Amino acid sequence: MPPPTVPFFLTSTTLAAAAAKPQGRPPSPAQMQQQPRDEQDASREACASYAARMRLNPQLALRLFDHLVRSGADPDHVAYALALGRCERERDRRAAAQLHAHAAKRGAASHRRVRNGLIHAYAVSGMLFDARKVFDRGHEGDTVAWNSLLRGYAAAGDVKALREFFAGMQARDTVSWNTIIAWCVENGEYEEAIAVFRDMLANRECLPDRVTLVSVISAITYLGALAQGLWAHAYVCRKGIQVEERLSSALINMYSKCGYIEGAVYVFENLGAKMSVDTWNAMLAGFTANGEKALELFARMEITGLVPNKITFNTVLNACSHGGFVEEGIDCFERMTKVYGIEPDIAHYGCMVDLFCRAGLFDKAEKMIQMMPMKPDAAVWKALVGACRTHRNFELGKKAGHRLIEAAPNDHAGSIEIDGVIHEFISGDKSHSSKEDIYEMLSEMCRQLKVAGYVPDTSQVLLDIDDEVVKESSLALHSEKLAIAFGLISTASGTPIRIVKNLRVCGDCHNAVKLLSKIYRRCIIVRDANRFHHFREGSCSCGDFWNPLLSLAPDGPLPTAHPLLLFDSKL
DNA sequence: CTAGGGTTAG
Repeated sequence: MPPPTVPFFLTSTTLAAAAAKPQGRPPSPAQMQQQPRDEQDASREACASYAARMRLNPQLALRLFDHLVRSGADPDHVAYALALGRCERERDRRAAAQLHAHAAKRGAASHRRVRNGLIHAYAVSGMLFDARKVFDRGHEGDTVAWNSLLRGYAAAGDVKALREFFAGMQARDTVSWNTIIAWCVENGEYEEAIAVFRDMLANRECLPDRVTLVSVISAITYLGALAQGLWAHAYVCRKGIQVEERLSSALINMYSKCGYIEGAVYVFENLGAKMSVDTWNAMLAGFTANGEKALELFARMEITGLVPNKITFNTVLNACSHGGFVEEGIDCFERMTKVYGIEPDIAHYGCMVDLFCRAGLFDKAEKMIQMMPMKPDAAVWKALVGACRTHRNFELGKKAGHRLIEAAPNDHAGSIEIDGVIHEFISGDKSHSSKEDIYEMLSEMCRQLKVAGYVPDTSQVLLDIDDEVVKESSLALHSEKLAIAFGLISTASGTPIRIVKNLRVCGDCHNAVKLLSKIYRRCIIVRDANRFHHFREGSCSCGDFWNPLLSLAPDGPLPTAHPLLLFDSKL
């Protein structure tokens, strides 16, 4: 550890000097000439060697910059840029201002890279005014400067200002468009992200690149819009866009979350040498969510010699708890710490608690909670509450429930907005275009279900509906049934039906869809808020293990605000 | 070394 000297840019003397002499006077070319040759060479050498160290150790960039200054060398633009990059990532406005003052004194602040580094560092750390000031001192045609400032408006979250700035930009390139699209995705405006992408394609002032596609595919993933995802993938192939690690992860994730695991596997298996821990992680997550054999895939990963990371184990442990593999889960947890030296974080402990809970091993779960070195978070209590319901352990469930409310009072907030790409179904919706046909199909479906011995389970309708008949008919109109009816009449027989919901499937629908998959011999894939359900020949890939309410008697304790289907979408 | 990005999940 280097001695704890105070970096020059944090000392009050530097501050005072900077305040007194904000602009400084840059050394004239003549003065620069006067400097002895070998001294300049030494300075250049020092800069190069420090730059290398700063690149290697970006988190020490500021300290290294300080050392460089103390060694008597004159920092070059690379050193400034590296140090400012650190300020930008850390949102360190104080150090950015110090570096600014320092650069101004030495006449380096007018260097293009230093200036852009300053704009960026200021812009993302909420100092748009200062960023603007640097920007206004000569930026002619510098797209990096424009984009840095644009990024600042995005970070500030003022949509109107962002839009205006974007519209008024002198030079807009791929990065500018990417910045806007990324902002949309980050802020949950997925439809908007795709709309901007459409504008970009129509506008033709620049071409989408791999970064554009990562953002766009990510938006598509959130929307569960497989058709658009397939298009995006085709676009990548068509335009010869390089499928590097992040893009392949995005594609694998997209296919997985759209329930088209075959597509994800296709991308994964065709990566060749470009496989990385991250692509494996994406594939493992896809297997987990789609009820595939994630543990076997993990075994394959270990054989390749790639070193799994925190995320890998989080995913694998999830696969264990979800599949009920208690022994394997314990084994993975051990291997993670002992073989790979990974310190378990709260999420890992959460997975273990979930693993034990689902298996009904409550004392082990409790022991795990006591063992963990950090405070249990909402996820832990949620796992416990859920399992207590399934296993009818009311006493512990009550305790855990209280802790959950303590940890996350607003847990039930949010209803993700998913807009249908093709069709939208809202529970009880009668406004659909071909509604006559759909409702006819629906009643036919109900008849078939009755023949197959289906009895509506009204225990999960939590609104205060007294009348059994009303309850039953409200269940019959749940949006996935509407969507399936539509799917059955509008697609060729044998075509898999894909449904995206933004809420959990209710137990009644889950039962009904299982039967429907058998009656109509269709593979029905439903994505709910949490995971995928692949219904085939009367059973589901989730193994009926997703909904703690399923095994609850009608007179059991009411869970806190179970969401009723309100808003779903498409096929 | 200055602008834009993916993988956990109850």
